[in-house]
Amino acid sequence: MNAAAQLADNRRKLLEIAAEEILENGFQATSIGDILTKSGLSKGALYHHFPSKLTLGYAVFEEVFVPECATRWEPALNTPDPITSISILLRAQVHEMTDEMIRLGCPVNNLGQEMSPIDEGFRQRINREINHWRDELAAAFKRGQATGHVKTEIDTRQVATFFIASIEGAIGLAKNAQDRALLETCTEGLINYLEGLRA
Amino acid sequence: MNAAAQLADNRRKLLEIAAEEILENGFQATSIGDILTKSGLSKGALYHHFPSKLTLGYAVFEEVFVPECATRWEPALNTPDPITSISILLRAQVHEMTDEMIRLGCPVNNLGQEMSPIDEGFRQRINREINHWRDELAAAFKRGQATGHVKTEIDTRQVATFFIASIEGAIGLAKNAQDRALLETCTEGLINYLEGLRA
DNA sequence: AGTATCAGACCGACCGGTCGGTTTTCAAGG
DNA sequence: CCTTGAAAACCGACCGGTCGGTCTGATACT
Repeated sequence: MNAAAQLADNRRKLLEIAAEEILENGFQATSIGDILTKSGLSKGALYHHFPSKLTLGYAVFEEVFVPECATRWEPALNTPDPITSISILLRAQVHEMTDEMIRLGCPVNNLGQEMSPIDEGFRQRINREINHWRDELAAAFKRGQATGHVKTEIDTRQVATFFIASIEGAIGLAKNAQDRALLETCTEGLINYLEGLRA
Repeated sequence: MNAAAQLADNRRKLLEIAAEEILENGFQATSIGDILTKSGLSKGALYHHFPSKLTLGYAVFEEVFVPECATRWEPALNTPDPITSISILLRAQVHEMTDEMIRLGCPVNNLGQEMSPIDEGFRQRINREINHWRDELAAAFKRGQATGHVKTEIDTRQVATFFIASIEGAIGLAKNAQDRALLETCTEGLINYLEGLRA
């Protein structure tokens, strides 16, 4: 491996291990020392790539958590019948979630709940991302209205907002209980709600 | 003030200030030193009342957070027409929430999201409390079925679960965005959902 | 030779928790 | 009513350990 590739590789390794630690312990309780031990890299290497723990956290959010979520939801958004495709994806996602994922919850929401009240940098990044989800979802419902699959009288943005809140709430509940059944129950409730929006 | 009252008073003061700090910073990031400074009491006093930070945290949950929530939701549960009374209470609660409360979110859910994956003692306490809410809500819907206000074909426990998930999710979203409108939007979505359950 | 990329010893601040000592309380004995 | 003594309540200096971050070299590539 050439030098440039090795460099990028070390940066990536730090990001991914930091992501694991942050997901497991939260940002504040994540220790730089633990990241170094797990990665086998040195403090010098880390502080060469990232000027502070906070900027490392921002990078983890933008370069690990956000892309993860994006690839997960993309397939359901650009379809003529969003209610059907979202319901299918929802059931599939819940089915594919590992016990570990249920125990740890949604990375983006976890970070938001922990850091939003105490760090404006995190808050803005997370808020921007969630607004992005809202926009994409609302656009999907609007498309469904255009194709005649979704009731025209609904406020698509309100539905999108409620949808995200319900999902994040459901993941949080399942995380507390460490119980997949809770997630399935909430998913069915949410799908019931969506079916009520069908034209 | 007599001695016994002073004693109970100091304990209560520690609990309440600890509750504030935990709500603001999370449990792990809350410093014993800050609690002592704010309360004006000494480390000796604190460790006389609570053997460790962890047991202090448990006490805050059980003696501050849980009763707070209980008194907030009680009025809507023992009524013949739960959909109406819950909707009214929901709108009232959202209206009465201060900006501070929106910024900080739900104490019980915050603690659960932070501590459930890493401390079994917290997890069990929080899970027990949420199950209690579920039971009470489900019973309220069941009562509504008996009085003919709620569709008989719905699964009351599923509805109760979905309801809690949606509310907690909505509070979380509003906390991230620091935006009361988000909470209002989700509340209306939830009320729409509830109205769909009317007999 | 010069520069990017580390390696890790080191730093002060802060953490939760301990412990020896002091004050307060209160019941019992005179 | 007073004295006394032990227990309860409290104080805060102190402890070992961990934290995020800095800095001085060493190494390897260009």
